[in-house]
Amino acid sequence: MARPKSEDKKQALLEAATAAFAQSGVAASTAVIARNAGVAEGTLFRYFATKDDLLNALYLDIKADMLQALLARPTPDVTTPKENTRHIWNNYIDWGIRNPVRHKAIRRMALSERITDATKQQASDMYPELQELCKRSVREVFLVGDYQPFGDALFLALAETTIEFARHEPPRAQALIALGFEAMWRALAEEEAP
Amino acid sequence: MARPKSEDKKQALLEAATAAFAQSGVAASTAVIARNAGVAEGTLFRYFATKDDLLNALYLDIKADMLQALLARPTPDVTTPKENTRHIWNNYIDWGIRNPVRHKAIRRMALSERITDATKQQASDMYPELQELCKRSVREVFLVGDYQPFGDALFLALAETTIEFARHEPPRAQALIALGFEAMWRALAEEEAP
Amino acid sequence: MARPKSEDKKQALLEAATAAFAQSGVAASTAVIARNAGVAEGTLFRYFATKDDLLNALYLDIKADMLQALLARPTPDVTTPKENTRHIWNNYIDWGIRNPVRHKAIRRMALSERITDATKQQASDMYPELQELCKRSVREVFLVGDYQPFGDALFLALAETTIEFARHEPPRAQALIALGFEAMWRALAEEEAP
Amino acid sequence: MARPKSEDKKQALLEAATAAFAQSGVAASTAVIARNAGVAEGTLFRYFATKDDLLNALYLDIKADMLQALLARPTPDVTTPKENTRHIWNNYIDWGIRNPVRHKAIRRMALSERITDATKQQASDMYPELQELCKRSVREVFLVGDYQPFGDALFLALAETTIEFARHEPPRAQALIALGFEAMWRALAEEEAP
DNA sequence: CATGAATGAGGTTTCATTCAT
DNA sequence: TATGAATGAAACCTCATTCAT
Repeated sequence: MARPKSEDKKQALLEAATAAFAQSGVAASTAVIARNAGVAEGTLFRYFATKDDLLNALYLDIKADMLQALLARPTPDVTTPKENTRHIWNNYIDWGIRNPVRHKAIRRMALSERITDATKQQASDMYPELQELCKRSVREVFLVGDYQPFGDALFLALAETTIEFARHEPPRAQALIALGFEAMWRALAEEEAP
Repeated sequence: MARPKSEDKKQALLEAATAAFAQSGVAASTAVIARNAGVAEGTLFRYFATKDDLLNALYLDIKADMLQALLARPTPDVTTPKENTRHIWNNYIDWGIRNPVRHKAIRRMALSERITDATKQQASDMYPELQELCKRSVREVFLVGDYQPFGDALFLALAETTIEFARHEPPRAQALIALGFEAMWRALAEEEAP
Repeated sequence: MARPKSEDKKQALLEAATAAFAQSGVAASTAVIARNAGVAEGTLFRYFATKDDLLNALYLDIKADMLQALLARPTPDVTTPKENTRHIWNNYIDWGIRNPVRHKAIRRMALSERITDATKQQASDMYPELQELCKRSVREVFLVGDYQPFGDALFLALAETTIEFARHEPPRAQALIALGFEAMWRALAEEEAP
Repeated sequence: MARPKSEDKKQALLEAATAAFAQSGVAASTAVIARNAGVAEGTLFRYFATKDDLLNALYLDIKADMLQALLARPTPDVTTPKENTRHIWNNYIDWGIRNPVRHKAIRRMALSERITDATKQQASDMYPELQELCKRSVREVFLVGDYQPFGDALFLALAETTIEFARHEPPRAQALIALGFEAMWRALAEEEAP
């Protein structure tokens, strides 16, 4: 049955694309991506019919990796909701810091009008557990009246910013992460009982 | 220091570029920008030596407009620090909502690897007054140890997110603005005395 | 002289190529042809070393089919030379109408600079009988001085045109066929005795 | 007002395209056309937005040239309808013989599914005089019942074939032209009064 | 100074053909 | 023998920039 389509090459292409998009934005050329993946330019199009297909596939690939990182390192023996949430926060920030290229790539892709709504929907559908996990400790107001997406977006905005800063200043990373978490917690989380 | 010929043309170019970048991202072509500005293709390059120059000039132009809007509508008779800050917050969000094209354009430009660090620095240097204005009501922790830029960034991140949501849902805009403000205030502002 | 493996596959390839060339011209890709034939991309090249080989083989295949159709439905008890010729004419036009895809395909191939002269010669050599059949009723002038190929070409030109029109206007097909025949007969056939 | 768009370059492009299409069919590449026209590849696209535009413009250009040739050499003192028609026939064939490249190019273009119906309509609209001119001497049957387009097509089919043969055999060209004309006249023209 | 024609490198994508399986 | 993954040379087209007018 001839050569099977190599999963290695697909991975190489996704990785080369990640690096290229992180460095040059989504304008990075398919020629460069293919070259850095070590395959011919035509080969790229056997794995991804168009550049947009590559873009969307990579978006999902990175999202999946990120979410898996979020949930993989399991929450330790549950303590308080706050510590629970801190654990997730830390996982998220850690992923961003340890995968700076992926993080940069996905930020650029997300803003690029070429990620389809369907793709974004798919990405959202990937983490029902996560939303459940967070929901428990979130301020009442963000749980009603369809304000939840707004709360999510604020969470992400704070997290992204924290990643950005922590990555640029490794020595202070831990302090920034903690500071960011406290800000987020005050902003979004349930008021603690007096 | 009057420019050689026509300040009008320069403005027309900046506005056409704003619309083009908002709609198509920074990939919008100089030919389209020139056409929409009502000038010849070559003329653009008499006002901005390269496309990157145009990009950076426009970035500063929009930032300046935004900050001027922030401060132009003067704080009413000072009341509490919180109300003071809310006034600034509202001004900012309002600018975003009333200038959706500019807001979209600058967001796209900001992510585009072609705005130089020097330009970003210049933009930061433009609002010393603003920082002064805010500083008074900000949580102690963001005032020491060089954590102020981090606090600023968190503020902006929350504001951007709020603009985004308020623009997409006009009927709920006021509620979102208020909700965003409270989140920001809890996240960043001085603890209220018990 | 049986071909190595499958005569079926060869036929499937020829048919898929016919459809593809009829629809998209000779630019139709070998990949599409192979897919529609139900074989792998590479398999095509085991039956036809190059795309041009496929093109030339198909040309001859269709020509042969056409000529066989011409002669297969035998002339009824010979009557007059004119009715005799009308029978052939009708057979030819009928073939064109009942095999619109083949007819369209071969017209496109014929004009395509990639059918070699050798192939065209082979095609001509296929119908000596036909020429004999027609010769009897053809105007003297086209029988001498090597003007016969010219006469044949005029015949074909009129027939092709008639097919084209008859196919596009089924309701009037019979009228067009008769009209075309009379024009051809006047143009090329023996003067009727006064 | 800057450089005006050079009519020379446009002509050079049209001529290079004519030669290329005549030689290699409509698949001839824009790169080759531009090179042979002595301009950069990008320049071609300032004169013709797409390759299809070039194709359609060239089609009309050649048709116009052909029709102008048909009518330019004016009919001599009118004699009989038959001599009148012979004059037009001769002009047409002559044009084909003296412009073999254009003739070959337009034949290939005409079959190429990329000449739009609108273009073909425009071409038809160019010669109302011609149709009038011919109509007078045409067999009754082709004037009624919408059979005129069929008559036109038969005329063209015979003329094309005659050009083809006359071009390949210059010594016999005159004889072939005359022979073709007589065939066409018998096929399509009014019966002569006894 | 303003114009817009000219440029050619570079973008994405297609495709006939080869060859490891 | 049949397969289809791999290839890289084109194909068409875009675009920032230059420069003759």
